[in-house]
Amino acid sequence: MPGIREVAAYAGVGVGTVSRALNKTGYVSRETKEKIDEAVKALNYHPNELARNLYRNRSGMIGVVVPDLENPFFAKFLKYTEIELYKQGYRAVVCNTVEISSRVEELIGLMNQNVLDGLIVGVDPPENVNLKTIRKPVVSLDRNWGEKIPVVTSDNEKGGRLVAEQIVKAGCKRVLVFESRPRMKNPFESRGKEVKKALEENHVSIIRAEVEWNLLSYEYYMQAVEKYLSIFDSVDAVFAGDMIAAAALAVAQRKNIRVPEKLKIMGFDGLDIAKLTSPVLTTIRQDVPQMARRCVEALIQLLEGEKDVPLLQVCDVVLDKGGTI
Amino acid sequence: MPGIREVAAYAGVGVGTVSRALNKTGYVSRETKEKIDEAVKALNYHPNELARNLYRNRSGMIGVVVPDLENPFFAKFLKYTEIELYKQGYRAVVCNTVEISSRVEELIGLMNQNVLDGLIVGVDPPENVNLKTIRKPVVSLDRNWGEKIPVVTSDNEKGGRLVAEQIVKAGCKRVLVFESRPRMKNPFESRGKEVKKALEENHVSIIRAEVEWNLLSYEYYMQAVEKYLSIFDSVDAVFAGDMIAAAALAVAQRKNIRVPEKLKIMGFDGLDIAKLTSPVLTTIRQDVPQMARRCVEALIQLLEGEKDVPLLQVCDVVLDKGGTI
DNA sequence: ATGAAAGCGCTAACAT
DNA sequence: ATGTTAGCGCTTTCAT
Repeated sequence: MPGIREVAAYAGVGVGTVSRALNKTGYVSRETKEKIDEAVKALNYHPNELARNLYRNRSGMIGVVVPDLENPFFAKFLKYTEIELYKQGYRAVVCNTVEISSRVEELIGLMNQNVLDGLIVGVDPPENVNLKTIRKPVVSLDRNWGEKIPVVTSDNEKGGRLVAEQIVKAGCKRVLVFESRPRMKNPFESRGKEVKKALEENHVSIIRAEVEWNLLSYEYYMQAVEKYLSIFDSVDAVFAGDMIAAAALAVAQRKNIRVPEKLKIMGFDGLDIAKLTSPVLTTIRQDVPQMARRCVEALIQLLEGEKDVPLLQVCDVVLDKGGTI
Repeated sequence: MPGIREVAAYAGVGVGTVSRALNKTGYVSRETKEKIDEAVKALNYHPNELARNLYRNRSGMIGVVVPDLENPFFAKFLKYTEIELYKQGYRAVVCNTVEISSRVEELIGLMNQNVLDGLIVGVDPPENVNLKTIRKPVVSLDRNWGEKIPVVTSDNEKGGRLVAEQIVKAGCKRVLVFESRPRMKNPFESRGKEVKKALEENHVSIIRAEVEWNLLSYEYYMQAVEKYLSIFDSVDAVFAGDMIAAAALAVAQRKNIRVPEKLKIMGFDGLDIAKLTSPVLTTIRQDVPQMARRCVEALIQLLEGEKDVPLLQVCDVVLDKGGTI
């Protein structure tokens, strides 16, 4: 592979001139420019980005960390994040932690080694990591990574209220709520709180079903739903994330529990995939493309050294009325 | 950020010694090693991978190109590909082309610029690209990228036979087959051929429904299914990829067509997501983790300069019996 | 407008 | 066993 030196030699000019011509920085005469273009074509020259990276001390790579790509929410988030990063001239290096917390630390290490220019995280910070050792920009989706790290989240309060509203309006009295164990006071946990508050005000009783937020597999969902729906067979409504809600619908149908007549189901997320059910899942739709865009925008601002990057951005949610409630 | 020079100075040794000590290459005495470790800790030194990359002329980055991450098949493929790449010490740079064919060319360009060490592609090659200009390893999932590019695929013939077997055994007479327009003689297209051959032998008539393989959205699926199921309302079976099959199930249920009594449905892919239906979708399951592993293994072999990398690897498929046929 | 030369931070060959 | 030095391929002063 030819280098800039070969191009310079072939064109009969100096390397500096070639560099300026190719990067359109500084003055280059018409004819020299042409000779250089010719040389580039003749030698099939491609500038080595690695050398550029070393000089500029940037890689153009952004790490995107999610728990599990088999969860459609995170796949969708990654999709739009990659598109936004591409628009901004960056590439997305993906990492699904699949419960290996050391992988997050590894990614932080890659930032220190200049392999990554920044990080977008959709997972909790590992417990044994000192957030102060992070020297490059980080933006978080829905997770609390500490004071300095900007967070992008949905309007979970509104979402929670909409959920409660639907449940109350439908006349339900005993609701099974699937929830993760509260950990890091993450923003998304507030939707559960909001739901409970509003339901209690309306004298609807709540049964909490605790699920591991980082276990996102189909088997786990089905098993959890089977279990709780057997134990608490007197509930008249279920509230959960879309995937668990869809699992609940499937389980109910297999048990010949009619939805929505005997059991009402509310989801949260608004994933297309959950619309493949029949009846269609009623759910609160998060604006994933917007969340992705805001994450990337905040990160770019940090990369460009802007000072007043918003530390909390809340994206709107809407009710997607289906047939399960 | 301190460099290797600062570390050397702090430890009172030369930079070469520091490099050898840190990389465990060459001899370093106990005490020098200790001094260096101390300096590293004191200065909080992190070796700059960018400089290493330049020297070694490798980035450790592998591009993974898929059409759309919102399609669960590709999300799952990326998940396992990322895990396998990680095990081999590489990072996955993701690209969902979302119908922008120039993005594939861009990724090929990144290989020439040494940003990527190789490529794993799950999309068709762009028409205006000269495959001979590709100078770094490429491995393909289910797509024909030319003579030299190793392909990993499923046993589509077996899958096709299993599908036909189920349909015949169920006594169906008119089958609606959703298929992409054959383009590049891609391996996966052979499953349709196999199905048709076996069905014709058994005097089952076939109606082809042509869908765009690169349109993978929920709306498109539902719309396509609605359309074809309305036009051809006398069919007694449907065969399609899991997502379209699931859409067909949902549409049928909304039309009060009982599945499997009045309409039988066969899927292909074996995605967990399609198991959230009721009845559970009967489908042919591809071994996605194995496909991902084989792609990565083949790529690593190419990167290491091995000569006899298998040009075609066929992964087994199995019938996942559900309740839709 | 252009060439020469000094790095970017590291590795490895060569001395000692 | 360890220090010195010459690159890796590019960008960017600094002269001219």
